[in-house]
Amino acid sequence: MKGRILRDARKIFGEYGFHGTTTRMIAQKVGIDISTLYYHWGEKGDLYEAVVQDIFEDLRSKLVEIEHIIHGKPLADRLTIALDIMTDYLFENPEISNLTLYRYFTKTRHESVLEVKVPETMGNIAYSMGLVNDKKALPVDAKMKMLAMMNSIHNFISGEGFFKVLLDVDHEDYVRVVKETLGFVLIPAFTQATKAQDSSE
Amino acid sequence: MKGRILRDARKIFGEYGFHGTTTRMIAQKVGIDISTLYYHWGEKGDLYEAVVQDIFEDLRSKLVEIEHIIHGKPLADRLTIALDIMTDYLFENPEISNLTLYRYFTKTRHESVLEVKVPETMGNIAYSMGLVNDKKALPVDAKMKMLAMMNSIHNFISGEGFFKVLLDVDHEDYVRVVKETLGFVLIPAFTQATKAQDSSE
DNA sequence: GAATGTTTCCAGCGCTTGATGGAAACGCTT
DNA sequence: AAGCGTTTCCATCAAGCGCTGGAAACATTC
Repeated sequence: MKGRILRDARKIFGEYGFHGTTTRMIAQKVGIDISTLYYHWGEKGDLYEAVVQDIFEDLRSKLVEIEHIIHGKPLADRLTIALDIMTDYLFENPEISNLTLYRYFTKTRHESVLEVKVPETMGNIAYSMGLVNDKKALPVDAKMKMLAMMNSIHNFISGEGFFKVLLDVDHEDYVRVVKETLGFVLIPAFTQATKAQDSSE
Repeated sequence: MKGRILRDARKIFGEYGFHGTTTRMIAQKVGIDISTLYYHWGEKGDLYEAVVQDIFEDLRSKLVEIEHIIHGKPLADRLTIALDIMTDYLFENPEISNLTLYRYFTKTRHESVLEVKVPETMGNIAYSMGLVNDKKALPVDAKMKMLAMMNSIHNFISGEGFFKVLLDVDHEDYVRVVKETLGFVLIPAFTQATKAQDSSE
């Protein structure tokens, strides 16, 4: 039950944000009494934090999974495949993108645990993309490139409803142009950078 | 007074979002009685919509201004200058980025006026970036590239508080790496695409 | 069958929210 | 001085919020 609440809370928080979500909405979605919700999770803020933690873990393990798949392939292929898998995954779980972006402007609370793991995860992707040789000591500019990459995807996922009417396309077409656009923007940047790096060595 | 309310409401909405903002917070920020606020603007939702409209107009006129400045210059320069000016502008007015991103997942209301003007504005930038020859008939993929560009900037503006601690840099350094990263990601994509287009003609 | 943990139902608490009302005062023009 | 638009103060409203309490029913385990 505790897990069921977490799963549904994630959807609701992802759709309406922290302030836009009420504990009653979550209880209704799960189909339980509000008392049951408080019995398991206590404060609304604690549940929210658990949700954030949860989506981060999912995202993290997905990145590890992708890293295994693309291992050893040429850079351009690694990027294309990674973008493809990640985009599909986030389209299936848009709350992840929503909540990630929400966290950018929502007033921060304590959130101590995350700050440690984020750099580590970023280090793994950066290494996988051939940006750095050392997974541990990640320079600022490499981190920024990782962020730019992830954010580009998140935006198109979270903005689907908004952009679809703007572009006048259906879901299927939207997914396609998102992938094309991400490829268009991201692949040249990273391949070109590596080429320049190679020729200088 | 009506304008003063709009200006302050913009800041508050930009910082806390629609649900996180209360009419009393706005009144306090302006330094007026809550009755005065309702005297001028009526419903909270109407004020919010006026704010959205307002930031869109600002963004629009800024884009026109940039277009004039970069007119006639080589593509790579156009991009660099445009990114530089736009980034500075948004760092000074982060509510614009915040509210723009907020609109991506916040449940849509009517908002009829915007949908007409957005494509037009995008058409101008796309033309300015050499992506299309006709400002009017803008293909979907060109729109997507414009969105990818704008969103990349907005993210780094809205996420400043979050990313700064992650990267452990101060504001000045952050602004610098943001510009570097945007240049790194966006310039190769657009210059390379144009080169390919030129050689095929 | 006693004990324990879980869930429901319901009632309610204190507080904040968006929004309205009226009376009075202010500044400004005519 | 009268009129008008604006602003303040204060009181208030219904509704919703996060959250708690107790009593009873259920299932599981020992």
